[in-house]
Amino acid sequence: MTRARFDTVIHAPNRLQICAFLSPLQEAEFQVLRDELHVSDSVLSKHLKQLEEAGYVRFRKSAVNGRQRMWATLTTSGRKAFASHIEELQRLAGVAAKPS
Amino acid sequence: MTRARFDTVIHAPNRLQICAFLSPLQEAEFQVLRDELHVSDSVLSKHLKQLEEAGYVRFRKSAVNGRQRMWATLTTSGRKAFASHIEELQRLAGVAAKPS
DNA sequence: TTATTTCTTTCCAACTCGGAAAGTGATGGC
DNA sequence: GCCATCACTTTCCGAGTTGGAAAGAAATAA
Repeated sequence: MTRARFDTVIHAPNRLQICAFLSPLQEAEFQVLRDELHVSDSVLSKHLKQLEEAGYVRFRKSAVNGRQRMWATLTTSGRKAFASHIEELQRLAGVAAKPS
Repeated sequence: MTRARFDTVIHAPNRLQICAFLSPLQEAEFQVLRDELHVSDSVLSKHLKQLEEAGYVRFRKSAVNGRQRMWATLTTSGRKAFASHIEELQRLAGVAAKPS
């Protein structure tokens, strides 16, 4: 077994879920994400900030009915990092398909 | 997306690796595990203790050349918990095969 | 102008982590 | 028998992470 190389930014349960949730989507709204994860505004905000600082997430802000809203998107780099992390987990789990 | 239900005992990187390493084996020696994970004796000991307290790991102790040695095994419950955790991760990753 | 919405930042208490050091128990060597 | 050594285990401690509440900030509604 090669030593696991986890991306700690992604491995944290809440951030892993954020990435998993964003991964099949173009973008997701802050509040949707917050309700999905069952966390407070502050917690989601802080996790998104960490993901942004890692270059994994990017935001779009605009108004809906005069109210400011925010959407998060996984960047290309974020998608790659998430995919690698998942691959690493699958490798660990012995699930990775062996090339024939 | 259903809310993820991670087993925090297993999710921690080092313990995830311990489970992954033990999973295909009958048992593994303390020192082998320690070198595999690149952690100190104390760290491995503490992680194994947590896994034992969760009922996921069991030990066998006996002597080799008059020296006491220890082997760790994943219990049935531990194998189940590890498998569930991996399934949960795969589900999150959207990798799980959909039953036809 | 004040209230409200939608995040963001600060504050704080709880928890986890890892390694070093000290401790324990069982030999091995002399 | 006695001290050293091995194989862990436990304690200690500093560092880092987490989450929620509370306080802020910025924009718009009323």
